[in-house]
Amino acid sequence: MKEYDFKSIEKKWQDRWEKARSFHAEDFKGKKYYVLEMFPYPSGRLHMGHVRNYSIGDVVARFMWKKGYNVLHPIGWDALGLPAENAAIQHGIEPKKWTYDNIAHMRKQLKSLGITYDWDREIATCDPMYYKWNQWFFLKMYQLGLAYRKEEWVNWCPKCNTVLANEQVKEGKCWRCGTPVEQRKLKQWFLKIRDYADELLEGHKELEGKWPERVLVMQKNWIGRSEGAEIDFPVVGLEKKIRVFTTRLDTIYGATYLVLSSEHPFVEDLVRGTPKEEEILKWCQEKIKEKRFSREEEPEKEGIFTGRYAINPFSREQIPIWIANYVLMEYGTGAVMAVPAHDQRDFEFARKYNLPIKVVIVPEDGDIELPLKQAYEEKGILINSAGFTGLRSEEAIKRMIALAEDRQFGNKAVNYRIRDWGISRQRYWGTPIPIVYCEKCGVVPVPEEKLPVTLPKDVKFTGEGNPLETSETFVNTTCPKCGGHARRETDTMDTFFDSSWYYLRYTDPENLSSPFDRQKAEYWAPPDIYIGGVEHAILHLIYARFFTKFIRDLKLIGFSEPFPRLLTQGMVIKDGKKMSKSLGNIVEPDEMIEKYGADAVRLFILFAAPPERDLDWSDAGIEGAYRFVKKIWSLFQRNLDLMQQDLKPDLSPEAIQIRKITHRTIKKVTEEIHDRMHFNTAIAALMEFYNALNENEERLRSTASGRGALREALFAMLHLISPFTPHLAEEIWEEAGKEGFISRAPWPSYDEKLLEEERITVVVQINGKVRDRVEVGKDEPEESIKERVLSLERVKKFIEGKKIVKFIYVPGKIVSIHIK
RNA sequence: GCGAAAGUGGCGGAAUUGGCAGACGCGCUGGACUUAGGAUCCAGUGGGGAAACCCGUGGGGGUUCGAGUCCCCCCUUUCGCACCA
Repeated sequence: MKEYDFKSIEKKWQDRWEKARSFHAEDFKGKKYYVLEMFPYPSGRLHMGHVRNYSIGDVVARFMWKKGYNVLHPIGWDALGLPAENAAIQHGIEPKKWTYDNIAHMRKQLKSLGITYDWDREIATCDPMYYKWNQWFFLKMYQLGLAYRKEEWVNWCPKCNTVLANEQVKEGKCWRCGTPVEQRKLKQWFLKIRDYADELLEGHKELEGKWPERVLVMQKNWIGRSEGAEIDFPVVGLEKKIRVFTTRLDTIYGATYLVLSSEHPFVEDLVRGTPKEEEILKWCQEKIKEKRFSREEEPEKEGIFTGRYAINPFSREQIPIWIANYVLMEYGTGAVMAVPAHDQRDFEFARKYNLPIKVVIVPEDGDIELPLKQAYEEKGILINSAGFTGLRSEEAIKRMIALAEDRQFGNKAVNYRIRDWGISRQRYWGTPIPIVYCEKCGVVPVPEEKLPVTLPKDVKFTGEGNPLETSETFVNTTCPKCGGHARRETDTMDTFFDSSWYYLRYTDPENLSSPFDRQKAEYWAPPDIYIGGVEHAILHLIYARFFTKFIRDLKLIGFSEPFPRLLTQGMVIKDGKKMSKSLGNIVEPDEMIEKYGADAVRLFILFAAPPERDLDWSDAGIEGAYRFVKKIWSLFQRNLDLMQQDLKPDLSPEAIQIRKITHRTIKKVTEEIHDRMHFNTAIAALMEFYNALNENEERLRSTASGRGALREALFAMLHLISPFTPHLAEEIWEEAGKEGFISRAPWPSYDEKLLEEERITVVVQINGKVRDRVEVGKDEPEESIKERVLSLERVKKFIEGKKIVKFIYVPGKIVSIHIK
């Protein structure tokens, strides 16, 4: 019997697949299926998370190929980004070389796993032919006013020496290196993702049930839409109004003071010429500094009275204007009406500074306890609110907005938490922003025909400042408009720009005249399934959704959602902890493949947990998977003779039992892969199938009918297991004398007739406890079953002397007797 | 604090629509083969009990002939957001 020599088998079939271009996706050829996994950053080597991600995708791709689909399963490299540049600073290696070396190694690793990529469509975002189209999209955005430049407080990571988008700050720290983020005021390029905020929310409806609930919730919270009203408060003694945003206009009669953010541009005008001008401005400067540079989570609420008063447009009351550190400039209007009785923050502040607390809302049922111990934030019935007293909150808000709009001191308004996407990065290894600054003409976009603006080679990586600024040839240029001297923009794009549309480039990766061809894109895209880590829930996935809508508005595609179905895989952990260098618990894919082979590694990683759950890597577990692979191998080896013969399965008694198992397994595995993507249970079903074959092997081989049934079972097993252990399957396929690749041979179908059972064992429960079981006919009437059940010895024993209250028969499932 | 998800043997996990809890695998125990076993094969394996049986899906209550699954309350863990007016 031939040994299971996975090393030579795996190499052999990887070479053959490559040579035959077995998984090449051809445009416009029949019904398509596009399976996409998040492309990797070429950090140098694959980690187990990658192995898991790509194994999951590969099972789907292989399954769909066998189901007769024209499958697009591409791979590429998210190849721009900081680590390449840091390597240049630390080791003097050119970012390009570092990146391409890493890609070469990781490509080899992916091939050693036997993943079915269409290597003809491989892309790398650092290729000027790729990032050219980043620049092209940027110019389109610029033309449409979606890309703009402004000076703004931005998140600055002192370690990465660059700006971060809000989405890239996690708990006040850099998403990449964990360094606490500082704030800097810089002139930056922004994309108007806010213009799409409503549509991004609206689009969730389409994704419900197809994306994990929590990803949708996270995005929804991130966008943070809230409906309310904006109201003007005139300032006493000044021709000025302060505009506030509130979601609780119904509480306006309880507004006892007004608060501005210390960064509010109106502060200066407000205090000009007042005795405390200097003191207040100084105080504000201090607070801004604290806020921008301190790492404290939530500072104590502090405020200062401006000496000015505003008029509540509803009550006509004069209320003091304060400045406080708990009001954010970046949300709403940067000013709020404070209602201490009904807002906990205002309540705390009012208590601290002895400001009046006025109750204007009471619960619909019952009273409110006075004095308040905390703010009553629920909705309810209005009191002390002039003509609005007695109304419920919802109704009051409606009427108050109507009044404000009528009298023109306010209007209905919607606010979003999401900020525009800042894409400028002060680093080298990114897509140059195609803009020049001309002394005469100002900001001038690089004309389309001059793209790409490529990264220069004459740069110095010192670790200080943006390396691009050290390139004379890059920085100095001529103005496309006037031909005079101009300087290039040296900021590069956030790399999330690159990954926002890469899934479209795969559909037409070599296009020189446009980012992609519309026909091709619409044939393939959007991907039917997108698989990746949940860590991109609000980064990549929200940017890509925004881009897709923008690209649709450019009329380059007709759909609005990039990823109609999303599978977020869990992390691969070890001993309950994330694998990390510092914990020393990293499992290297290469070592595992070397020791157990790619087939066993794939099998284990898919078997150990369903995809969306975290997976605990277990050395004993991989041993078990390896053992199973060897057992399967040996089962096939023992029965190769049958597989080589031309035997037909029949319906004789010797054949039928195993044939039923075969067909049930086909059904089960098909459904687990296709409907649920629960590969662990698919593999469990295959193990059970193996156990059944192994147990009955001898008996089956002893009769002609048995041999026919066993042969059918073996081929079914081979097909069913081929997406998981493709190399082994190919090898046996060939040894069985079959032509071509099993990877491209049709998936087996099951015979409904063989799934039916004539006799079914049902459980007999008495008062909810299993007491016996009984074999019933498929269509046996309840009366007949009742009679038989009640005459069973064990049943008689339990019901003796008791009264049968209820007798329930659920056909094919259970008999339930209730006695008293 | 707010939001979401999860909690099942020694472990990873099954149980898809309310119908035999613990499939499958790991580990463990015993046995066979063996000079040897960390290879392979066979048997057993939720807890208690000699057995009949009883108890068991984080805890407590409820609905139901029947609940891991549905409803209410609570606990724990993980994740996300966190002065968002």
